[in-house]
Amino acid sequence: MQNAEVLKIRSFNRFYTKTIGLVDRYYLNTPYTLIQLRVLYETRYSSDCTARKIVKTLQLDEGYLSRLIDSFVKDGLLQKNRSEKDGRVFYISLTQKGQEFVEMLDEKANESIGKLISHLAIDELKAVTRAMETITKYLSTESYD
Amino acid sequence: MQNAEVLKIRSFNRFYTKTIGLVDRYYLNTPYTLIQLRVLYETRYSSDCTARKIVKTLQLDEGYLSRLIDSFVKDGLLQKNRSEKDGRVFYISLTQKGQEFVEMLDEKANESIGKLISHLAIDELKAVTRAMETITKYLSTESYD
DNA sequence: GATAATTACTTGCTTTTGTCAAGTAATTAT
DNA sequence: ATAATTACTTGACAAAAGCAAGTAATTATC
Repeated sequence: MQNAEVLKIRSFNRFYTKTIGLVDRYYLNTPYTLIQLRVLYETRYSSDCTARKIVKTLQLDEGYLSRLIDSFVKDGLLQKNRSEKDGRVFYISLTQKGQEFVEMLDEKANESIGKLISHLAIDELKAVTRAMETITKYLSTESYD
Repeated sequence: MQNAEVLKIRSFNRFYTKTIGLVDRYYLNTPYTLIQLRVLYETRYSSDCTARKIVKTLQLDEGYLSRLIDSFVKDGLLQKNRSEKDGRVFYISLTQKGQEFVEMLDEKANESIGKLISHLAIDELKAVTRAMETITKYLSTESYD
């Protein structure tokens, strides 16, 4: 299975993770780790986010997550609301401050990507996004694990 | 700087890191972390690999690396050879066992990519690698930091 | 409708991972 | 010869992550 195409793809993987790594490192200039930020992002769009859900999607230890959430609560970025229907469950959501923080990160990420493509002409940029669409189309696995 | 193209690229980043993450997690089914494996890979092609070099390229703490290397030596995957010209320097290289381990990993990574593209027709595969070439060409930064 | 099993989350304890700074030995500069 | 630098090591420590027991609420079972 070691043909030239496989090697090309692996080479691209190395290139791209390195390139994105630069972007990440840049905008990750926060007091939080990548995992901590992912926890925040998980709460972003789902209004009914719970620890259980995050544990499943992010595959974290639940004890560890429990403490992560508490520290975000302490920092004023997250809030916990006990469910009225099920007293075991806490709904986790961003506070106003948390919202603003996430938006700021988002802005930084956009800027970072903007920088990466700033030297490109319009048609070159279009070629890049078209190439990305091609890759997405053909490499989409739709539920792998 | 928040135009549609930037958002498309960020969407692709999420997709691709997730896709590659699957691959990585799969073939990383080893007792080692990603960083530890990178240390091994660093020694792979350069016969004159030293701790200093790895510290620079991988940006690790030198004390940490020193211990990582020692644990690999203990596991029989790496060996240290004191330089005859400069007694401070140790050349680090893969043992026979280390070679075999790295080759095994490589094989697994190839298989994993092979699986990912197994459902593609030849011209689809070509389209993917062409798309990757396009992205590489336009997003190459050549020393960013 | 009391008891057992399960679920959601928490807490204590431990290991792993990573950092900082001081320490040693070899080399180079003055 | 002495000082400064370099390559690596070691000890002490902090942060991140994992394991397992524990609590409270809910659901299942007889």
